[in-house]
Amino acid sequence: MAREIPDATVARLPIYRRSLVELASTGAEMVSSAALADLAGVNAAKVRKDLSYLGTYGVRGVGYDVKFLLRQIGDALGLDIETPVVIVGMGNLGQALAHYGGFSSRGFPIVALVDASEAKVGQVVDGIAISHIDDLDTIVKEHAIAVGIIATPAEAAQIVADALVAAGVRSILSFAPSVLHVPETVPLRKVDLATELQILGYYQQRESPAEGGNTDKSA
Amino acid sequence: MAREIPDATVARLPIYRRSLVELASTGAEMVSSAALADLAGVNAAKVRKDLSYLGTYGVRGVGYDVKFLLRQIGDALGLDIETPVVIVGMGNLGQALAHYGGFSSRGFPIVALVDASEAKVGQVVDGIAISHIDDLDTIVKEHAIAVGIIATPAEAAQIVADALVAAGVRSILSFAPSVLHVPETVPLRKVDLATELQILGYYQQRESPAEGGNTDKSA
DNA sequence: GTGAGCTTGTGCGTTCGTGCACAAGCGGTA
DNA sequence: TACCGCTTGTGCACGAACGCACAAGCTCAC
Repeated sequence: MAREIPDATVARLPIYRRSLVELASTGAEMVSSAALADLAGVNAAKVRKDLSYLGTYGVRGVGYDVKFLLRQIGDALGLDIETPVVIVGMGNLGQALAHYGGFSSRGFPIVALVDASEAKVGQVVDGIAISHIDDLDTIVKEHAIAVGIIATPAEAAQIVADALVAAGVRSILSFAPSVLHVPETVPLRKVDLATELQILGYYQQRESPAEGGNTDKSA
Repeated sequence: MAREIPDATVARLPIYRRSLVELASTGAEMVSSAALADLAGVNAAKVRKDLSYLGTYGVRGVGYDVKFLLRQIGDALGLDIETPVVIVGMGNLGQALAHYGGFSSRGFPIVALVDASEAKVGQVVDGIAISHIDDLDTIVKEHAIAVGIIATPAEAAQIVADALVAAGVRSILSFAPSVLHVPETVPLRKVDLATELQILGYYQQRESPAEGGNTDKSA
């Protein structure tokens, strides 16, 4: 499994991938680090260093093979196989996420929806019937679900996280505005919409030339 | 306007704020850096250093005044006044964001919704009628809108960003999976849901003890 | 007034990320 | 074969972030 890839690099790989997919669709076969850097909105040296962590696949004087690079990045990110996802919490956000096509098309099919409200159980969203949270364990095992998305209110988030971990989910993406504690072995990422706006508020107030001080989760 | 606050600190201020609001609701008047660190899921020394950028308001041997600290953080983030927001793109995500109450309740009321589809214009979502993108300029000026949220497909994102900047929006939050170019004076933050999942994929595959590498661990 | 016990504020060493700059290396041309 | 132009891979130096560890300073008890 190659060497360790730095966190900052891992966060950029999906962006390179997106750019490469676009490039591939235009028929391009090779790409230079400078061209890719331009597409991804980063520094060319950074691109080269990032890609070097995947192993060395560029050809000096020529560039990188687009398709080969795509496969390499896909492998590093574990996109060679589909990763089934469950969404917990079918409020506005949860329903929107369920409808959002960007997950399935990128290898993360949503295979189950869960909520705690009896009223919602049984309703069909985007072709999937909502199940009750009490059945979470069975559902996760049945579909071999690897990723749990938490779209519940903050109060329920920790309980849901614990349930997901107990059921055997391997990583968690949380939209709940709260601190979550999970075992070290379960990667956790958080997206808090209100927090993002507040951060913008600071830079806006300053009218500073900053980039928003982003974690640079995407681009 | 105090001193410069480091990016990493700015990103944590909203989390401290969230913890303090919770604390205040329990009636607590003072809080130590250790207690706050615990609530926010970070190191105590980091909390103290972060807060020191706001100016020094802690009392040795005692701690920090909860209410005062809340006001200081609010000031730093520019939350003393309401910041009107417009959402561009009324697809699934846009509609979910429009319904999401977390914005208004934290000082970012959604005052306008915009879409390019004639079919959607006029529809009412969460009490607000959808306007046409061509009227963006007027709308932004009329409501003195400061923040634009982009929830359109990737292809439209850059055009929308340009339009928002031209209309006078001061900062942008984008959910579109694409690279955006805006003037240095306009803070921009990006959230890409598929990217988040792909990053999780890397760490999951590794089953490393890392925490998803980014923004910070538990929060 | 004096001492004990906390808690803050910060200096400092360490680690991580960034990007410049250049040598190494490949392909094409004569 | 020899040379030229282009692009990769990386050494290096700089800066940001982190967290330990400790001195400074406040409150309370007696």
